[in-house]
Amino acid sequence: MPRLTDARKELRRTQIAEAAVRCFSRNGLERTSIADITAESGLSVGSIYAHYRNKADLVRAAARQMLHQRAGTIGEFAAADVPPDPDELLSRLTAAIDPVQARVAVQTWSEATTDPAVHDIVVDATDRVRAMLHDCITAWLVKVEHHEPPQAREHAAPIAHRVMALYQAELLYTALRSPSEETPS
Amino acid sequence: MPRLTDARKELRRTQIAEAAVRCFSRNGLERTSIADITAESGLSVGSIYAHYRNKADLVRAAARQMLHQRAGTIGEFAAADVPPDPDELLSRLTAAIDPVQARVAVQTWSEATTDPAVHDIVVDATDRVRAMLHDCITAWLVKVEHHEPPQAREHAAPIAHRVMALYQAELLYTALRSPSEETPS
DNA sequence: CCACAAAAGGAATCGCGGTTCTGCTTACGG
DNA sequence: CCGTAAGCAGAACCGCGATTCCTTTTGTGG
Repeated sequence: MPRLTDARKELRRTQIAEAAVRCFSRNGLERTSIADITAESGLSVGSIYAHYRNKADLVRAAARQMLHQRAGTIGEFAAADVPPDPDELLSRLTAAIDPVQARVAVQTWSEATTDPAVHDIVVDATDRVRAMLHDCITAWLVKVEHHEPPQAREHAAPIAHRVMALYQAELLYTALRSPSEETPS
Repeated sequence: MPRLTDARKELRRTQIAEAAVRCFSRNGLERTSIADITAESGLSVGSIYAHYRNKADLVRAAARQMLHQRAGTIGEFAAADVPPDPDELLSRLTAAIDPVQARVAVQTWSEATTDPAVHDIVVDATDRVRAMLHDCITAWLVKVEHHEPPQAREHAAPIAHRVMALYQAELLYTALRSPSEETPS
């Protein structure tokens, strides 16, 4: 079969990446073997290596996938037509945290400490989310608090920073709170 | 030599644990081999296994060591005779962050996601630090803001929670900011 | 000081896990 | 419809790294 159609190929890639994320969430990045991922995804070793150069590559893809997904759900909140105040924004973000994603997020931070590629992925995603929060809070200042747009953006920056920090701490708490959900062997 | 004197034995243990922390900071928990730690500590494989049952045991010890050390420096700030206001407290804490410790701290969070033993160590240390902040902020409310002690403790709780969260976020940023400082081969 | 058990050194072991290789299968382009 | 090259399965390989074992050294209690 001369090359899968691009859509189908992408489908397989995300199928693998999603399985990887589930495995990572259970056992951590380094303790999940390729074999674990084959079991979780229902595919085989060869198949995985047909789609990803190596494990590091797959880890990066999984990180990107999970961050992208999170950015998506955050984007929905941030783009609300009536911008919520910062406290409300934060509690909505907090409520939307998924334990599986939270665990992998924390593992990803750790990996970023060591692996430059993952580092860039994490920093980039973080900046992107912070920018969304910044926009959202600016909109709130303008529409609800009736600030003037130019100053509003300035005022919003430190608030966005704070909300981001508190959100990340909440991610950490979720990751630590949720039961480790051991492999059912 | 019938058993080292307890003090000497403890010295060796911390010598190893400190070397381990440095290695972890550079390469992450799973990517540092026992060989790396022997090189860093100047001791040999056999020696390490004489002091720690296995690698997991050493990881736990290193985590404890690093958390204990951090709790120590935080304790100094928190126990100041003139309690600083929360913002000041936070910026002092932030200023005292050591990049090496920050990286290992984040790695420890990740490990806690998976390893119940490390989980307990992390949660315990976190609670301990939060309690110190709680005390410090309560003192500030009482001495500087002239609250009544009983309500002060209640008021202090959410503030302590917030300061803790912002501190942890700052730890994360430091861990991500500092250059990965590769092994000089 | 001595004797001896414990600690340090380091080579050898052993299994696990990432990667590769070899055929079968199958989906796409014509 | 069909040929074919890509996808897929899974066995085999290979190296790395944790742990063990045995020898040598050394600190300590008597």
